[in-house]
Amino acid sequence: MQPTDLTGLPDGVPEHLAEQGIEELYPPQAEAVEKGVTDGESLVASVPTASGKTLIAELAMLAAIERGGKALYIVPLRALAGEKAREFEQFERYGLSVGVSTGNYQSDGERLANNDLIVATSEKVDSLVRNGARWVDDLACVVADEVHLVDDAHRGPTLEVTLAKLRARVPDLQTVALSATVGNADELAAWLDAELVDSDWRPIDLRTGVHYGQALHLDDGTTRELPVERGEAQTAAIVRDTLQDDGSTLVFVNSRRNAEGAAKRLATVVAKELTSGQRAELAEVAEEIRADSDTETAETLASAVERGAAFHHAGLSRTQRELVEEAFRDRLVRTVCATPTLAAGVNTPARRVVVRDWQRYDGDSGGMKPLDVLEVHQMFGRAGRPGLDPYGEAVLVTDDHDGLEALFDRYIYADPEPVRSKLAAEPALRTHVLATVATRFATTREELLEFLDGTLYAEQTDETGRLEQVTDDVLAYLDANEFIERDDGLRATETGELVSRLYVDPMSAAEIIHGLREADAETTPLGFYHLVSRTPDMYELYLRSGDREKYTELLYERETEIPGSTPSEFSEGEFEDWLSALKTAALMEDWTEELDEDRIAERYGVGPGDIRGKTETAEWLLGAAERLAGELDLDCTTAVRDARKRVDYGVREELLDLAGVRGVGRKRARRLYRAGIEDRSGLRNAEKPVVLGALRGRRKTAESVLAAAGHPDPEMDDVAADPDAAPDEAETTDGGGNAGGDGQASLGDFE
DNA sequence: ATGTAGATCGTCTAGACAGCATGTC
DNA sequence: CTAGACGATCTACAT
Repeated sequence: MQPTDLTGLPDGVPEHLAEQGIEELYPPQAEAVEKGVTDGESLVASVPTASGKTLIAELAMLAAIERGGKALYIVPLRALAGEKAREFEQFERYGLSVGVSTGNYQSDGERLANNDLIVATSEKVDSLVRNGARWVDDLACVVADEVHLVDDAHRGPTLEVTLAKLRARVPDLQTVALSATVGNADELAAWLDAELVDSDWRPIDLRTGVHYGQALHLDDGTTRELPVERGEAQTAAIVRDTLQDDGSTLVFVNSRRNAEGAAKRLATVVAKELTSGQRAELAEVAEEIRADSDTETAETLASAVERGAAFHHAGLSRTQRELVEEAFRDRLVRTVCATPTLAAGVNTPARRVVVRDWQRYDGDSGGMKPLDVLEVHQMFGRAGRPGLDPYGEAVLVTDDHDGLEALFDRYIYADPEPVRSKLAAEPALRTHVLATVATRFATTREELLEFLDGTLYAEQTDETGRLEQVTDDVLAYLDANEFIERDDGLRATETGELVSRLYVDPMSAAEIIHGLREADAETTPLGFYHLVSRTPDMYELYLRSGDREKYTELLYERETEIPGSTPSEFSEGEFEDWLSALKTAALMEDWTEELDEDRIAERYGVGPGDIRGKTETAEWLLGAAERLAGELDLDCTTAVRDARKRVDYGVREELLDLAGVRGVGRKRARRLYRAGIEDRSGLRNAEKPVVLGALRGRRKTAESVLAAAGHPDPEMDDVAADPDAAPDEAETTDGGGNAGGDGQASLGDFE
């Protein structure tokens, strides 16, 4: 089948596709068309990565738009939302518009309601529905990318419930679910009343195997020599071998430390093969990495990159991750050692993939747990760049003979696990039951159960009554916390409705409300940071050895600043969680005391990416706390707002006003303040030489800052910097604050 | 006394969504 | 119910 055979698409699209070099549809794509994706037919496509899933989705969405409806594309990651939207924008010339909506990014220009094609994360879609987005009723087609993620215990239920809700709300909604190859694609299709395309077809050949001894044992039964030199790791030998064939290698490992360690060692292998031109280009990338952050993580990464290797994990900042991905795609960095961040994220294929570690620590099961077949296959799928490599090769590694056969059985010849719904767990149902009631989607227990009957869980379970039981437990919980009322039917209280719209876990909301009610004149920002940090929506910081004593001491020192009562030291788990939350709160306090990033990273043993992640979450939760405090008319509303703003800007109290000026962050605000400019109006009326001096003579910066502050004449030409206003760098290194510092600053700060 | 291979012990462990209103150095 | 890699420190023994 050729693109020009396609019907039902906007004018010009078939020709456009042909011009893009698509002569013939891939077999799974042709099958999808035959089964009716362009006629509004629902479809589950279970096919390997990089075998043309995106085009199937595009055909479905374009046809739906041509029929006069809207299309929604649901992605699992924010980073993918932008990437997909850029891809879809190629069709804007055929008269349709593309919009993006994620938690941190809302498409500008026309509101979402005016876009024909919307890309969003599953949580954002859920949130939009909760907040009453009208355009949902105009949908003709939803696409769920990576639908096998409904198996994920944490985020899977959201995708599952969102799909069920959209389908229940919009009659005859076309549902296109794209999945990796899984064990039970037929069940997914049955759930979504969809046709099924289940295929192993790949555009380029993928060879898989295991490296053992001096050879690569491949899945087709052949063996290829791949010698390991004395004192050399197997992975190093594989990287060296790939390099001789001018290819790149992606190495998956099970911890951040291993990723960094492996990158360091492999760098010596890659460095031997570099030309001086490549060295120079790599040095530039390394410089950008150092410029982005001066943490130890950044330095380790930069020095590996200089030698053509890199690591990739969630401790890296957004910029660092992108630099690594880009340098790898440009074949500058020839090997990347990564944790699973890279397997699920943006498109970064390599000639060879090595899955070095096939087990990972899992606290719940108390030891190392083998990775799922599906997960390993997803990593394998990163091997081979379509149109660039003749083939891809993905290998596991073992050093004992029994392991060779065991790995073949476990991962090479094995089928992926079936996808199982994780909906019937309290944490998942808490939030979705509340939302369903709050939006009046269900007004009785019966309607609620009827709705839940449309989920994958109901499709899969044999255990009658389980979902009903958990639902009743959840309803009782929500009732006890006054989020819903159960007189005649179900109804959300005003608080309950707000909680649903704020998108926080009801249990977090309950904890926050409880804490806010106990807040008094002694409560400090640290106390509010602790309150949101002990919520289930905050991912806990790991307590390392020595931390237990350290934070126990800190806790008793500052106990009165924290709202709520400290759990008994003898109730092991709870006390531990309390300390862990205190560690997070202390990090937040250091951040708001303007401690430098590298000091924070060192003190808490985290990377720049973690600091960002923590402050982002805290800011979000403090925002929710602020709204809840307002709703309940509590005295601490202003104090919470200040705490939130301080986390947002990363500044002490006296800089809040200045840091609110566009173009002024924590660093610039502090410099201006030191030069005697204390707030926005001070900036507006400031002497230009002083401002210029404080901003280290950066004319452009000074002009835009003055303009943002509302200065009548921001022009900086012919202004000389006032040397007295220039910051003394020696003083800027450390904000002087620490966990035991002057947290008393806002004591008694209530209205 | 000094050097060093090898045993022993202790430490530590993947990822990332959301409200709201606008922009870091 | 369950682990294992890595690095720091210690020990034993040769020189």
